[in-house]
Amino acid sequence: MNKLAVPVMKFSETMSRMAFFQNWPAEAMAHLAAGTSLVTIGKNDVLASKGETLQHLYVVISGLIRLYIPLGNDMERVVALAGAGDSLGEACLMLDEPCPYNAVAGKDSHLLAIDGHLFRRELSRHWELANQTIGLLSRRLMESLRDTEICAQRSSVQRVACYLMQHQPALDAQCYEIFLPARKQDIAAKLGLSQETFSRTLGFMQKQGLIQVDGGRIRVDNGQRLAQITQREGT
Amino acid sequence: MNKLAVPVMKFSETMSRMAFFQNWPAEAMAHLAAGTSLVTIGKNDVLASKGETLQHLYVVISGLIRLYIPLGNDMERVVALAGAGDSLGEACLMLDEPCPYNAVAGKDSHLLAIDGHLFRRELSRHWELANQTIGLLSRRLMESLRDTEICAQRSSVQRVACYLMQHQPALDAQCYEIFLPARKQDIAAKLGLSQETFSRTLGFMQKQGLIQVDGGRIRVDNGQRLAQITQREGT
DNA sequence: CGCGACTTTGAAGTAAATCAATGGGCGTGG
DNA sequence: CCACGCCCATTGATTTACTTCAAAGTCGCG
Repeated sequence: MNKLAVPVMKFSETMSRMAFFQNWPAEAMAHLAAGTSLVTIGKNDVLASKGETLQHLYVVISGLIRLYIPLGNDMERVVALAGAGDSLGEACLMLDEPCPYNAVAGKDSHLLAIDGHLFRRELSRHWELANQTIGLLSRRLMESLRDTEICAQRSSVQRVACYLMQHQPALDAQCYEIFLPARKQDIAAKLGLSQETFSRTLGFMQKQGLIQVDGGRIRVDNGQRLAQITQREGT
Repeated sequence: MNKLAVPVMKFSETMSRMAFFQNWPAEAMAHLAAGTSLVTIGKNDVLASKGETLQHLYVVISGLIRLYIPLGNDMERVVALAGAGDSLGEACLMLDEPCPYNAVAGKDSHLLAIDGHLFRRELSRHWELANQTIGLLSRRLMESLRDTEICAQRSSVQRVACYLMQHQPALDAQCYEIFLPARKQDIAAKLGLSQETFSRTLGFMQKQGLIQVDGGRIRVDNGQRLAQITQREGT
């Protein structure tokens, strides 16, 4: 199953139902819909490769796209996991620069592919669209900085603790549940760890009574001690 | 010497001379100048701290600002080094989110502090300004991704090689010179290395005949072999 | 039931962090 | 002008935590 694009005339309805397009000017939506196609790709299919120039802004309808930087020996560093409602490719599209990551499907996925030139044209036409995009890019940048903060932690326990803390729903929540959005090995690659180390670290934290792990579900029992770990040194 | 802000009425001239403000609409500039002050800080003075809410968009006139994420044991991870003409704080300003990094002066520095609310107002008034900002944020994001690519490399030699390659002036340049924009220990912190490892790595690469190091000046002799290193595994 | 994909667990190797001390450059002040 | 002190860079020895290699175990699914 390879990349399969189906150009369709009427995406206005589909698009307007998505949270991603809320608050977009109706007129812009109408123009964009004309240059938008539906892309269907199967698990492990390649959506985009590092170095190529993107022609479209992609918005994930369903499935999961893994964005990663390939490293020498068949390893990868995951930079983002785009699920339903997430977009990808904005930055390099705006700059006409080569794509900085590989994008492959982690599951069978459906995406909208919005024509890049068209999008940029609408961007300069519509006040609100530009502002939304500024917000989007800002959020991406902050996210990226948070990720580098995680990976900057030297111990694996700190990295995982950092990761878990970023998913706490409220600032003061002491107990909460997380469902890993992808395979453990992808999460590990996002944290800059090998899957083995990630597995061991989760096991260790479980033994310490910090968390409970059950497959892709992680229960955080003690948010406070978690927070301490990230600020401390040592194990 | 601590943070010292001098509000001045007429920055229009100063600002319009800076490359950063080229192509900004004159009307916006006029409005912004009214809400802009000059900030003078000495080496090692704190401009902003992680977690605080920024009120201004800063533009470096002269000097050097080190942006870093503090890690537990008195270590830091440098995320950017802002020199003359660089701005900082856009993203968290746009989102009204806490600043994700510490900002301290690496040298005695002068900056413009543009009022955040004012900037945002002008942003929504001016087509071109919004577009420029989108470009700015996009560049930042790409930069950030390049940085995570560097730090994702497992060996120190690969990390340094990556860093050197990003500073090659032309795509095909085999020989070129780099002047490190800050202390070696700050560069090391940007690469996710200890200063000791960075020093050793530079020494090693020099012995290999890849580069010549002379203080903060680095001459790359063989860009091709450098490129190979980043894609290979092992030492 | 059995296969494939993913995860867990174990044992060994290695590269980078850490600790410690020396050396060089520069500005300050005698 | 030299001497001192400070900051930064270098070099060496040790430790440690992560990767790597290998194998077994789990889960879901055809």
